[in-house]
Amino acid sequence: MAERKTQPKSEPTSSVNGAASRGRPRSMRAWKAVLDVATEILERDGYGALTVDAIAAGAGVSKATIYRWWSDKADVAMDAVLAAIESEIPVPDTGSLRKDLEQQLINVVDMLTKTSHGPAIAGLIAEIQSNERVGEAFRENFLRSRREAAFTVLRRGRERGELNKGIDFDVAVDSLYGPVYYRLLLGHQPLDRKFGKALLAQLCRGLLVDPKA
Amino acid sequence: MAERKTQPKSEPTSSVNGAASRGRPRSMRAWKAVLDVATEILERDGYGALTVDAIAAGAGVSKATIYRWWSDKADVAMDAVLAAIESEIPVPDTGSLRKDLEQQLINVVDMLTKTSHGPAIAGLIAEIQSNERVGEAFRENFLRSRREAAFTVLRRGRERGELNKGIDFDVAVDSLYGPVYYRLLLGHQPLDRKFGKALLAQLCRGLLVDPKA
Amino acid sequence: MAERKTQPKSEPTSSVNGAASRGRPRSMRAWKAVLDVATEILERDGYGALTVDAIAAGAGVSKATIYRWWSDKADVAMDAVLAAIESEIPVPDTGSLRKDLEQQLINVVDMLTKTSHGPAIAGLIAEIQSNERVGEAFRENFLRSRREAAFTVLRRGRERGELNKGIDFDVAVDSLYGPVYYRLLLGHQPLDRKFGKALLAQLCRGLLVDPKA
Amino acid sequence: MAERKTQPKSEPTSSVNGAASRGRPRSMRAWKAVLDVATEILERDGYGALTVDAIAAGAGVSKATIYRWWSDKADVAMDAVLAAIESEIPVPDTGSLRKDLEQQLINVVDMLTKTSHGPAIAGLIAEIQSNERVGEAFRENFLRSRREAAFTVLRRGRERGELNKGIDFDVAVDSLYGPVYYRLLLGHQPLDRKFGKALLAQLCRGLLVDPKA
DNA sequence: CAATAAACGAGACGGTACGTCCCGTCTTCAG
DNA sequence: CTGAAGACGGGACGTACCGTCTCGTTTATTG
Repeated sequence: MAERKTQPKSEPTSSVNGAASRGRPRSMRAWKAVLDVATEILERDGYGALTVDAIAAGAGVSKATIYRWWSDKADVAMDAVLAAIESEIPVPDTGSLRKDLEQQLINVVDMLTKTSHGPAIAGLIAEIQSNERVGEAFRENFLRSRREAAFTVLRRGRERGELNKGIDFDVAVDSLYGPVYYRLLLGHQPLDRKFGKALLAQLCRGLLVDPKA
Repeated sequence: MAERKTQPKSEPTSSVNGAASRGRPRSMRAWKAVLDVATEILERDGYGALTVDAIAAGAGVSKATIYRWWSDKADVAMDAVLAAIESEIPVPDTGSLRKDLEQQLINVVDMLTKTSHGPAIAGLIAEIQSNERVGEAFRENFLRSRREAAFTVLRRGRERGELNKGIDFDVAVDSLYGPVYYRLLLGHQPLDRKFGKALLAQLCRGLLVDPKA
Repeated sequence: MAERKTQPKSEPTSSVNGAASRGRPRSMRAWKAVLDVATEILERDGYGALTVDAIAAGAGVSKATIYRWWSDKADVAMDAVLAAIESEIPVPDTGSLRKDLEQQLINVVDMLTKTSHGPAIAGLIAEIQSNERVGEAFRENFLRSRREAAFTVLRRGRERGELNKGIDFDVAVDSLYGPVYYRLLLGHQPLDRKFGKALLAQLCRGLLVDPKA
Repeated sequence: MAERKTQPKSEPTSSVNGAASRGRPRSMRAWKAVLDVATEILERDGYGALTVDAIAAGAGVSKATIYRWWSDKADVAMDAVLAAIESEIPVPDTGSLRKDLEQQLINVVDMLTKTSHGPAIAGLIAEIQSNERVGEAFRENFLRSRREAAFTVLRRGRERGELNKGIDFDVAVDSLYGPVYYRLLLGHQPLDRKFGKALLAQLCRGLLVDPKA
């Protein structure tokens, strides 16, 4: 995504957008081939091996075409990742806040470890550090929807009275996801379901003994 | 650090290591100049602008000299960051676990935001994603001591009976630091003392209402 | 010109050619606009800056239209130059071969220096070196008429007995025009009327002292 | 040549130039390989097919190295041509101006047609039209010495009283070489020894009948 | 006090990828 | 059927860094 130069969202063909749609329409083949090849390279060789020339060659597409629609290789990588993670994020609704959060945490952990998206996403986050545009796009197109899903879960929990008072949702979500990405990026400890569950248990219960007890 | 090729640790002077040490000794001037310039570039222009050529030119040092002592530009950056963060990490000991943890969290947040090390460290973490050696070094030379300090604090708290039972220290430390680095790297929400305190409050108390209450 | 793909010659209107002429007729506006813009770019920025995209954009014409009627940017340039040099080449006829030749030489020099066609023509000649089709067209549409005019002048002179015996007209014409284009293309010495006159004087009289005198 | 960035002339190694000669010395292998490959491409495929990438690939040299020493592909081509035409230009000295000039003209014609340098030189002259730097270099490194040789011949002839009075050497040289390059570049008539001889005959004798006779 | 040997500055080297530019072709829709 | 719009594959351009190398030049220790 990130600064699509002409099209506002994903679909390349559109046609039926209000405007006139003059000139040769964007090639769906090229669009798909680019993302496919990018995804393949990301999964096979990692973000570091992703090259605009390689994408172009592999997709049978000219570099000019890539740069016409994406500003960066990071921009392509973002679209590739987003397309690969089919964007359906099921918001769990088991009736129990605890269970909903656990499910969500497991979903994230699984996506980052059981699929091959983990390194790609880590690569994108790395890119953010030297390319603010990528940060913008990542937050907008990837993070936001995930956070909103978490917000929904928390909101439901609060309405059922399961949540402690005075919890800041932003802080809560960061304390759920933060440690997961911390392990993804730093690699100092394994990232797996066991960790997700232990983390959740601890977050729910709190670290300290209740002073009133 | 990371795989110093000849020298075991930081100091460049050597001389009095067991072996003979013939030939011209390592230049302290060059060593210092490299790290100074690297630090300066990191602080002024960020990790993306850090270039071995730029360091060499700025330090009046040849590239060969840099590569003789550091394996990578990431390696230089690491040493620069470590040298800049004076490695003394005071382990707080107020007698209260809660206060110790808060102090530690504030120390980290301040280091990442009040000094100019934040972007440099973020850049290093980015580098890890495509350079495993950097990861090794980062965990070894930077992370470990911080985590051990946190372990010490937690241990003292447990001995005083302030800590809930069954807390996994690794998970606990990740839940303290993870969210901080998450905000540093993603930039979706501000990273400041206020966040540190809110985070700590939430971690101590837990998210959910006590089922037994 | 050069290989007009559909139209035999310059005029774009067609319509009244024998055939039926179905569909939308060729746009005179487009035809004129292309040549005007090409001429303008050639005169303002030189041959190197001439770009099919620039012509299309400047003329409000599509590239496809340009390529439908011209084979090349060189082809466009040629037409532009030919159109700009109004093709009437007056053949001087003063009654004196010497004066006729001088007038002709001055005409060429003026056209190449006093107007802005010099660089455009130099650019075309440059193009010939890597594009034989341009050479063909240049000789056919530009050179030939000029040479024939010179032939006419020489023929008249010969009939009046002013010309030495055994003069090869082709060689003679090359010795008149060659040095002029040599200076145009190489730029080692100024190209001006003074040069034209000196050249002519020398050619008429010969370099060497008459052995019989 | 054209703007050699460090070395004033051809030889890359030098070593014994007055200055210090610090750093790794220029690679003679690279220097030679570049010019050899460039010459080969020029002779085999012509100037239009000359590509910096192709030279780099063929010579086993990086593009950076080429651009370090030559500003342009035109610059490389120039050096290649100059190196190929071993710069020894024998100045004929037969005792007869007429014969000397004829020899010189034949030398030029042969060089342009019997060897494969003709197209390369034509390509360079084409390049001049859009690259003034090339013009400068061409005049300086190629033209000048040739013209000076012709001047020498003319000067000797004048001293022997073979030359008409009032001959401008610059004009005379242009009238000798101009027509040759005219045919080389325009291709409207064959360029061969026969033409050279006919041209010289005509130049020596003059076009017009002697009015005094 | 010479010989030796390592480290130094300078900077050229082979590579790889970048992002831009232009070419000539194509594909759509409007007149 | 022409024309404007403009996307497309192709391919060269010139730049920027990387990490390695080859010099001549210090600067110690050793014999």
